[in-house]
Amino acid sequence: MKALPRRIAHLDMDAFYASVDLLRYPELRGQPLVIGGSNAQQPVVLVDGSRCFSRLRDYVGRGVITTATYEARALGVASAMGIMKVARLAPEAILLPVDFAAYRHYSRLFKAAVARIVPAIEDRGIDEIYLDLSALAEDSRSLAQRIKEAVRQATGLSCSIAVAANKLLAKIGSDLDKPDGLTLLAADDLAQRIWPLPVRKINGIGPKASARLAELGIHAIRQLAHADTALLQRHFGRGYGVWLSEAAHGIDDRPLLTSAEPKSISRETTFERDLHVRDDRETLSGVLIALCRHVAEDLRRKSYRGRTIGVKLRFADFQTVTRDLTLAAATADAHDILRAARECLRRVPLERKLRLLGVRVSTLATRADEDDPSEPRQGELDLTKR
DNA sequence: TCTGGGGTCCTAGGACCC
DNA sequence: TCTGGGGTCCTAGGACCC
Repeated sequence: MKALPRRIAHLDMDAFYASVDLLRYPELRGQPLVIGGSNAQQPVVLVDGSRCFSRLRDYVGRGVITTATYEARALGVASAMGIMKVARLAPEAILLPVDFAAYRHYSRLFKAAVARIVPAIEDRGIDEIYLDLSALAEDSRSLAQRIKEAVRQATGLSCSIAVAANKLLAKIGSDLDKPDGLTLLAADDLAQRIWPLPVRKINGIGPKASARLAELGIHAIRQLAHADTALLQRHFGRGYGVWLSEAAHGIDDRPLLTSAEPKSISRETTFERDLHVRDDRETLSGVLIALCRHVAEDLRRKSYRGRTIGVKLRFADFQTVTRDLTLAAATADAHDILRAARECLRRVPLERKLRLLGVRVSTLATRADEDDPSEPRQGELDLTKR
């Protein structure tokens, strides 16, 4: 029996953070709105009950924006843009701080609504999911419409959906008709609808790879599809070279990952101003302790322990270094984590100013793993050798 | 573009073991 | 001793994603 082609959908919420905030502040609808910035201010409620919002032009501080409404994007604003630059592009835009509790709430709502229609879901973060529609009889268009309607009913928010033969194409597709899009991609749409797009639209080709492809004269996916695989392999390595070629031809056999254990849990912070161990020892020490405590809390809340403790440092020039240390036994204790983190820090020369400090715990185990006698015993490693 | 915070995956070298 | 191969673990860095 010949296997039927898969039907994979990608669902992407439209300007998710900003749209959630608009539910709370409907008077901002239609205005350019930007979310982000560590120093962003909540609106002030005036005596008559009306709200006064801060404008981007008044913002001072570090950071990037996380989302912008389509009105703000029309002014050239994009996600992950430095906030001071955004303030220059759109000084009159409204700025709101991020409200993760609200986004998580709406994230759960929309995912639960979709799950009632399609059980096979891969979570891709707070505002994205993949769906496997293969086992369902209903045709793709009416299914996608029904899912969009369910999301709207549950949250009041719109999303964009594409259905294609695999995750790669569905992901590209959901961006073709934003916002409130519904895109169906058939096998013979590749040359017409995918090949004209820039290579950067492929999930997995980032700023570095697209810049290096551009140096080879490769800009559109069509050119990538026609490029010699051997040439791609010479420039990008064996594995990535083949992957680039296959991606350009719309080939992607990755299954949906409907459940996944975390690999690491971390906390990091960028300072208001760059700090130097020499002058700001107390502050840095306080930050390190707080980060370790937060990581320990996160581990406990999620019932994990970890054996590998790592630190991350970013210097003022943005150079980033990491150091890590694997312990004999997994821990979720803040003191253990702090001791190991200090050990790691001793291996980094600290002559320059720092802009970021982070703590990460990996090689995770759950309580169940540790109680399982079939797991290899730990504790044989000799720490004193390191 | 002066660039957050949470992650994942990949590569590569050295240690160590059989 | 001039010379193996393979497997796994540890560490560091980097690209990428949401």
